[in-house]
This record gives sequence, C-alpha cells and structure tokens, in this order.
Amino acid sequence: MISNRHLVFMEVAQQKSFSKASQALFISQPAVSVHIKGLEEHYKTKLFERKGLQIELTEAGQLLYNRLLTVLHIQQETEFDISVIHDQQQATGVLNLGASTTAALYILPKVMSAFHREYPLVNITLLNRNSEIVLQALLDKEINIGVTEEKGQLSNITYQSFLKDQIVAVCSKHNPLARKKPYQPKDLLQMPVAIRERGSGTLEAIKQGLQRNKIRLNDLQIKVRLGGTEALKNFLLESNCVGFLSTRSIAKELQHGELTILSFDNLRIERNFYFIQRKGETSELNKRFIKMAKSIYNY
Amino acid sequence: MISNRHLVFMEVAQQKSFSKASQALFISQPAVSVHIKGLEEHYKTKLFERKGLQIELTEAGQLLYNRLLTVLHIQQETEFDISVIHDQQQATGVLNLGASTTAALYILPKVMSAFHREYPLVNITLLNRNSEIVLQALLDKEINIGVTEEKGQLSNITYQSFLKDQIVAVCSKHNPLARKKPYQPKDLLQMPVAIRERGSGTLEAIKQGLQRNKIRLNDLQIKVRLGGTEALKNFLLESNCVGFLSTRSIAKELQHGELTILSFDNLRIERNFYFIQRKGETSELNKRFIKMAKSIYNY
DNA sequence: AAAGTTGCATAAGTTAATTTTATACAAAAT
DNA sequence: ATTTTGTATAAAATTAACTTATGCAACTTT
Repeated sequence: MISNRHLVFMEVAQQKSFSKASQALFISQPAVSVHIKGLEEHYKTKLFERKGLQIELTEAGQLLYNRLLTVLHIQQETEFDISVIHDQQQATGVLNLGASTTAALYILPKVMSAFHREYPLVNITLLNRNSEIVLQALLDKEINIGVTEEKGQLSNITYQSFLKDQIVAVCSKHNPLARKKPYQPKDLLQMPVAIRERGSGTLEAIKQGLQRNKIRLNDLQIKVRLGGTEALKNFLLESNCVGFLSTRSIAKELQHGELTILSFDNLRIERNFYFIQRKGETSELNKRFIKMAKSIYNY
Repeated sequence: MISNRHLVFMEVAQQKSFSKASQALFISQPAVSVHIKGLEEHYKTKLFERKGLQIELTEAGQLLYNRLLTVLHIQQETEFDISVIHDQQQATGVLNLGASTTAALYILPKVMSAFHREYPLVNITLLNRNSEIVLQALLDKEINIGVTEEKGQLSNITYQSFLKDQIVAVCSKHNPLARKKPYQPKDLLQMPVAIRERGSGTLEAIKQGLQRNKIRLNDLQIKVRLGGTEALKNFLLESNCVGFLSTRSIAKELQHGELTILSFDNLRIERNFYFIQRKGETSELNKRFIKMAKSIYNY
C-alpha cells in the first residue's frame, strides 16, 4: 500500500540516520540516499536537514512522517480486515500494545496468548512503560491499544474500563504478623512495610486507598522502597516486612503458600484498568482483542 | 505514497474493467493483470470476481478500495500541505468540488478562478449535479467539498453556511408587467409564469417562499416548465411570462437591461448555500478554499 | 450452431527502476 | 593531523515492471 520509497523514508526518520536505516532494512546505504533524494525531488523540498553527522526532519519531513504513520495504520488494519474475511486462522496483522507494569506482566500475557491461538498470524508486541509513556506512545501512534490505571480526560482518546484490581497487604508465611487476624487499618502504623518505588501506579493507588482511612503514606514505617513487583515479592519472602501488591501479581505465590494476605477490616485498596485507544481509530483488530480480553477476565 | 500496484487496482475498481483501466493508465492490459494477480497473492484472496465478460469487486476488494480512497485523500492533502510550506505559488494538490446548478454556474466559477490565481498548481474540478448526488459524491469521497442549498442533519457531515441567495420574479423589459410596481404577492396569481423543472433546488425554494404567503405553486398559472436556468432566461426574453430566478444567475441580464425585476411587497424568497465536508476531514486545502470563497462573497 | 467479439491470463523478450560495489567528500572525534 | 562516522555520486548488476504476442473462455452475432 505504502510505496517502498516511503517506507524507507519512515525508517530513516525513525532511526535518524541513513546508514542505520539501511541496516535495518537490509539494503545498502546508497540505496537509501537515492530513495530520499527521489522523494525530495518529488516533493520539491528537503525532508532532512543534514547537520554534519546528524540529520533532522525538516518541517515538511515531519509532516510527511506523521501522515505516513496514519497511512501505515490504515494499511495494517486493512491487512487484518481482509484476511479475517476469509479465515480467522489466517488473519494477518500487527497489534502493538502498551501497558504499565502490573497489566503488562500479570494481566495481558494471558490475553495475548489466547489471542495468539485464535489469530496465529497476527504479530503482537507489548511495550511495558509507565502510564504516562504508554499514553504518549498511543498519541504518537506507536501502539494501537494501551492499558493504564488512570482514566484521563483527553478528548481524542477513548477510555474503556477493563477490570478492577485489588491491592492487598501481604507478608511471608514465616512472618509472625501472618498469624493474627483480622487487623484494623490503624494497625498498619505498627508494621514495618516495604513498598514500590515512587512514580509507580500501584503506589499511587495505595496512597489513595490509605487516605480514605485517614492514613498518610508517610505515617507508615517504610523500611524499603523497591523498584518492581518481582523485587518486592522476593524481598518480602526474606524479611519481616509487609508489602502492598496487586492480587493479580501474587496469584502464584498465594497458591504455593509462600505469601499470605493480611486481612483488614474496612480497608479496600482498588484501582481500575482501562483500555485506551485513539478516538475514531478503533479498528476491527482492536475490537476483537479487547473483546477477548474482557471475556477472559469478566467471565 | 500509495504504491503503483494499488493505484492500478483503484483504476480497475473504478472502471470495472482491466482493459479500460489499462487504457486510462496508458499501460498494456497484461500489465494490469499482473498487478492484480500480485495483489491477490499478497492478500491471499481474490479481489475481483470474474463473471464472464464482467468483473466485480469481492468483499475484500471493496474493503481495500474504500481504504485506498481514504489513503489517496491523505496523500493529496499531504502533497498540498508540504508544497504550501515552501511557497503558495508552488502548492500542488487536488481539489474536487461538487455543487448544484446555481452555485456551480454562477457562484463557484469566480471563486475557482481567484483560487487558481493564488494556487496555480492546484488541480480543481467541479461536479455539477443536484444536491442529493453532490452529497453522495461527498460521502463516497469523490469530492472534497460540496455546495448545496439544504442544511441536512447527517452526523458525519459538517455544514458551514456560505451565502444567502435571493430569488426574484423577473420578466423581459418588453413585458407590460415590467412597468407597474410594486406588486402584492396575490397579484402573482394573475400572471403567466414559467418555472424550472421539478426537482430543482430553486423550485423548492420558490415553493417554500410562496407558502409563507399562503400561495401554493399549483395556484399559479404555470405556462411552461424549463430544464435549466439558461433555458428559462432565454424563454423569458421572448415571452410575456414571469419567471423566478436567483439574483446570482441574472446579474449580466440585469446589467444589460434585458430582464427586469418585479418588485413585490412582503415577498422574499431566500435560500442559503452551505459548504459540506466530511467530518474530521477538513484539510488545509479545503480550509483555504472556503476562506477565500467567503472573503469573495461576504466582503 | 458457427463465426466473430470482447476481455482476462500467460509467456517470452524488452525496458525501466532499484540495488550494490566502489569511491568521494564533509564534518566530527581522537 | 589523522582517523572515524556518515552521506553523496557513478557505474555496473540485479530485479521489477512493462510490452508484444498469443491463448482461452464467455458472450454476441448472423
């Protein structure tokens, strides 16, 4: 659909280098030069500013790149839509997902694998970044669907609720705290706790959940801050601290009895996951993925 | 932007014929066959149903054609937007207009010529059909901007008011009716009249204008119905009838004194012209054309 | 029903476009 | 000053696209 020449241009724009683009496309560097030259003659304007060893998109180049991105997505949607007419098992396409940690690690893999079984020829990728970057990637048309924890208000984004996630306090089964139950929210103040790093979506949810019980995060006896869910889990196994984790992320550890949930009266820390898409670009592939995701988690 | 192969496909889809497409594209018929075959192999499905001497788009083919149409418009917009960055006089692009008779004959030519002076390399075409067909052409993405007399309510169309048009009663300067003035609306019932054919937008406006004065079209002494404004004008010049015509269409005849306006108390027949565009597709080229059109007529 | 027409498909040869190899040239880094 | 990094250009080689010639099937005509 998009001409070869323009695909070369896109690669150069992404790599910000003729030679790197040539390597990525498995063609020689002069071939790239000739293509760009051809385009520049066609549009009668420079598309890249050559600044010594750097290149940079000109205004015209940036405009062209943006338009090509939208065309590329139409192309990918079309590939899928055509192939799905004939046979689901033969449907080809590209689906780029983006999600923040919990969703990317503990929620989406299950959906992706199910989706892959139904549409084996669809190429699925998953970008694992924080909500902010996921949103930006969506706006930049780098991903087709994002899964985030916050429901924003952007007018050119559609928010679609996916599932509820519960965050619970857990500790190692060897931890003496694991015995007595149930606790009151106030009891938290006496416990040594370990939490995720600043900026994590989980931490934000915890903060808001505690606030509803008039507890500030700073009032807790925070012993350690750990970067990443897995690190936190492993730390809890070996320490006497209590941690807050999404139930989605500790399914395995609960099953094996390695971690125990501390039950609290009147303390519910919840958050929602949302699908985000660009408004007006809810393709057939997007729809089917979201439908399957919902059917898996909302039985 | 769109590959050659796909452009050939589009031509075949439009012409509904491999050989006619080949003639339109100035290539041989086998070249077309090879292209279509290539696409069908790529998409792993037939794009045309070969039914004897006819061909017809398959479901997949129709889907592909629709997507390619939207991409083609992105491509054309891009050509314009890039070239206008550097120099207005060098801006290339395609602007397909559609309008019903009065606008197409007496309003748009002036705008088109002014626009052509400012953007000499933009290719402008004008489709002259009735409002209904103009709307359909817009929906089918055959035209970029339509000018119609009715403000509809379609949710995927943007309506933008352009200018007011006044319809007046006129007759030849030799007609005795041309002397006495002013008339009352009721006097119309005594006059021999000539009007446009059924289905014309002008006729519709007249009908509604008269209705406001409690006069039905059928109450008039309709002597003749003529297809087309020019025919009606020429008829009036040679007859004793009174006709209703848009002031826009008789500027020249009034100037030369060939036709005279009959002034009526309390009888105003007006209609509005609207620009119609597909929602979300108001390209830079569209914007500039509409802006110029408004500046010409709304000083 | 036979012959002619219309229209797409296929094959072989030609032409045009793309790519590679080799090399030049400019700017930045060492 | 020399080396490194990165793009531009030219000529040769490769590949893709096109044309001519011809076949075949379906529909028309007589």
